[in-house]
Amino acid sequence: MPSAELPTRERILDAAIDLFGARGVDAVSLDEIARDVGVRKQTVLYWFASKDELVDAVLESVAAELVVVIDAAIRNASDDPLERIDAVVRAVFRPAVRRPALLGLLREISRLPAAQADRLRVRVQPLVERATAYLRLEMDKGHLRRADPGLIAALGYATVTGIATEPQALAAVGWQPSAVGLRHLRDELRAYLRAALAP
Amino acid sequence: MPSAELPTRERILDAAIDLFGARGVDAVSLDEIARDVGVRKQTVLYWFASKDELVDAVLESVAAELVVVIDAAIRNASDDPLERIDAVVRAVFRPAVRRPALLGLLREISRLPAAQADRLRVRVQPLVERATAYLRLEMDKGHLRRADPGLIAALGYATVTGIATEPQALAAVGWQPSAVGLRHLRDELRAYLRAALAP
DNA sequence: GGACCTCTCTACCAAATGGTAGACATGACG
DNA sequence: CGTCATGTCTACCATTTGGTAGAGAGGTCC
Repeated sequence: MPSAELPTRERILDAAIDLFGARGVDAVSLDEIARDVGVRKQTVLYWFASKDELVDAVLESVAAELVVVIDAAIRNASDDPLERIDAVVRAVFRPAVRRPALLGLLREISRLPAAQADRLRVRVQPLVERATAYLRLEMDKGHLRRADPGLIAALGYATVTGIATEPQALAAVGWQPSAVGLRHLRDELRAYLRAALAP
Repeated sequence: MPSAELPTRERILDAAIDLFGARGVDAVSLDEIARDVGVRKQTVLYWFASKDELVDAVLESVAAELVVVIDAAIRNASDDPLERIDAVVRAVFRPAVRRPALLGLLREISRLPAAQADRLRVRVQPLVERATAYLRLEMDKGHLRRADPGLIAALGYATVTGIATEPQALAAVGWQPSAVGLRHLRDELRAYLRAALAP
């Protein structure tokens, strides 16, 4: 195989992210992933000993990517909490648009066996705790609307992943996934979150 | 069979709503639904000629229930748009809590074949259009924050269905599904939406 | 009583699924 | 050259899946 391409393992992982994210883990067979990559199912099973292991690797990879992106956005943002939240939204929006399946995969968690879901939760927990503590701090300072910081984090998460993974809802209100449509959506999402969080 | 119970068809539909909503259409087999109902798979296939037909019936049933609930809430609410939105949230929250799978099923739409998704979209379209028109009107009157009414409808929908179908996200911030926890969540959700929509 | 209808069942089936066993090619290394 | 490791393949396999065919139990109507 051409050595300039990604190694087989990465290509399998990539295909699996897209397919699992778009249609769900159970709905996608190893054969389909293999076909997508241009390889046989047994090659998939060579790199990932079982479907479960592949799912684990996919979740791990997605979590890692998102954690990196969010971390960077937070570090580079200004001190104003609304600006900072803005930065996170923009940061998450970009990869999510490039790869619609990314956030879809996060949503998959709730229908995974508890063991796998837990492993991922542990992975993301530090991020959640930092966010919650940060929200509480800024609420205390009066920079954000006073509310339950944990639930605000969950609600913000639900809003962003929800809107990014519900193309049907957007289609129902006549939205189109063009470049200008995307910018418009991003700006409306930011305004919505700002309003929801501002004091 | 005891005639006091629900007829078999209804019991199949009920079980299918719960299972499809919780784990996804593809992940649930007819055998599993049948076992849940206490009947053989062939009995399921007697009432619904194919799995597709069962999925259609399930979606139709859920859409009908939600449309009725939302309609009633709107009719009985006061004129203030924020109150009215409150009423809809409360109205949707109740059945959603009683049956966590209800909103999960709505989320399933995005991973269904286009034909089925479209059929459901047509069913819900009038509701969406009424909501959008209503939001625009109240924005014009200055009763709501000025924004794109369609996207606001989609964002509100994403927030509500998102938070109701992401138990993992709620668990990650330490939330517990007790009665008091539910009331707390509902109130925080209402405050969040109010803030996001108020002028 | 017999014809018919309704409902659930047993008995199958072909296709797809996740997974095992092992052959075969290629190249690195002693 | 021979040996070993790596990576992909063909050949199977047991199980599960959605679905068909048709038997039989029970009630209703003439």
